[in-house]
Amino acid sequence: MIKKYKILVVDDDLDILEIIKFNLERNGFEVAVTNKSTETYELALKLKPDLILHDIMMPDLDGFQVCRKIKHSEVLKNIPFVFLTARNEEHSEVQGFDLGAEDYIAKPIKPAALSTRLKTIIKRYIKEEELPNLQLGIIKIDRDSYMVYKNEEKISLPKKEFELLYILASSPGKVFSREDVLSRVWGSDVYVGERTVDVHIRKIREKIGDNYITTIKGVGYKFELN
Amino acid sequence: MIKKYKILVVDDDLDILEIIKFNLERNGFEVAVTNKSTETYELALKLKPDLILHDIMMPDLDGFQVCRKIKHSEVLKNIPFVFLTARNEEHSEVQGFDLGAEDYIAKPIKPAALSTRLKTIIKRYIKEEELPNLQLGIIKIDRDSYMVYKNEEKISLPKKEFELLYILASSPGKVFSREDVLSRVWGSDVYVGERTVDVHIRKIREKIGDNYITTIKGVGYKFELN
DNA sequence: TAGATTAGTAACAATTTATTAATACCTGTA
DNA sequence: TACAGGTATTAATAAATTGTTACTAATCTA
Repeated sequence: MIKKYKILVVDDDLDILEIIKFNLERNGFEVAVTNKSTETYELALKLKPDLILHDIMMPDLDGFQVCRKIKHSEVLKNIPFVFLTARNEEHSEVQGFDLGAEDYIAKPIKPAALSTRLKTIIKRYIKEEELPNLQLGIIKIDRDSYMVYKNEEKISLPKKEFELLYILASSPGKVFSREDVLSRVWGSDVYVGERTVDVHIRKIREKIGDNYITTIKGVGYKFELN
Repeated sequence: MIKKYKILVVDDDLDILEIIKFNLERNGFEVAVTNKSTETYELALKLKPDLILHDIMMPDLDGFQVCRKIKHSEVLKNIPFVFLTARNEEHSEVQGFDLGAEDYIAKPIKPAALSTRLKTIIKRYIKEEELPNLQLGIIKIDRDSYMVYKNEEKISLPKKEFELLYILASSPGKVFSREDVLSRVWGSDVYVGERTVDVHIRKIREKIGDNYITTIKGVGYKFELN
């Protein structure tokens, strides 16, 4: 994950708050929590979270009311709002979506899945942060056209090769382990052998030349200009 | 040194235990197994594994009961607990997550995926300290690029030499015995002759110059600026 | 200073790791 | 269904790193 997303979690059960906070933080999110739904609105204003995860059944103000308020706020209405719901509350979904809720997540929560799910939702909502085109010496990596230029020479790379090169080139000099590369290009839930990275590296070298990607034996690969 | 993660696997099927053990070990894990879930708790106490992989359906004590016990133990509750589940048991997931289980893995098991998945889960829990780059006088030891800089001069060291230099340089002035060096760079369970250290020291000196690593005869080596 | 201990060095062997080519596997499409 | 492009796996080969040894040099000590 490149950007660190901020999540606001609201639930009256402190244990659940703790579990969720713990797990999301482990997965690289920044997490704010409260157990009072009366505070959701002002906290959202203050923190500008990338997503709000909100219990429906709350003792003070229920999730629907909060959602309505958020969705009516000019400043906050673009923040994806996700309901947390116990199994037996599922029938109330209809109501939630009418209010502009983005999704439902049922308790009990599956930690590994939660992060993935929220990440997906955020990406859908927030305009994918613009990844810049890169210019490194005579090499230009152009996301707009999905093309690599070496001076005037136009080189076309298939997706995986392009993204792999992009990751390396986005931090020139930094060594990426195969594991790093896999999790960033393939995603954390895909299981692909490490040798696959080597093969893609070779294909890239074949196309742009051998002088840009350096192997650090036993560690990984890096992009480097000589 | 790459840390070796310890997994405790519990399943009543000895064949499965063997398969899992074999595959995890091949992927660099340290593996302990038992086919009696009544033993899980005390084994966990004794071994302090980095993760417990536990079958649900067990003849004596089922996985849920074990999970509950572990999660209620102050000492063990931070060990990620992963259930092994047969396809047709998936509906029981609900129960497991309530108990604080971290994940489910369905049988039949795909070996390649298993290692990756467990590694991911462990890393979520154990956050490894980021080792800082070092700047000592004109010498910079840069872990990001895995390079050593002497002023503007760029020096590339292979892994072992790099790590050895890094250890010495992380406590400038401190003398490390060969034994210290071996256990920290090679790991405590690897047998390598002490003369090997000398050879690596020589190679490092050859590359960065003789003026940084000092020999204390009869004791060891230290990194020192003059 | 002789003898003993410890470290340095070069050459070689062993091991680990990466490269590469061939092959198989998808997935979408004509 | 066959094809094509992209992607993943495997296994052999190649290359670099790492470890050992045997010898030499330096240092210590009695």
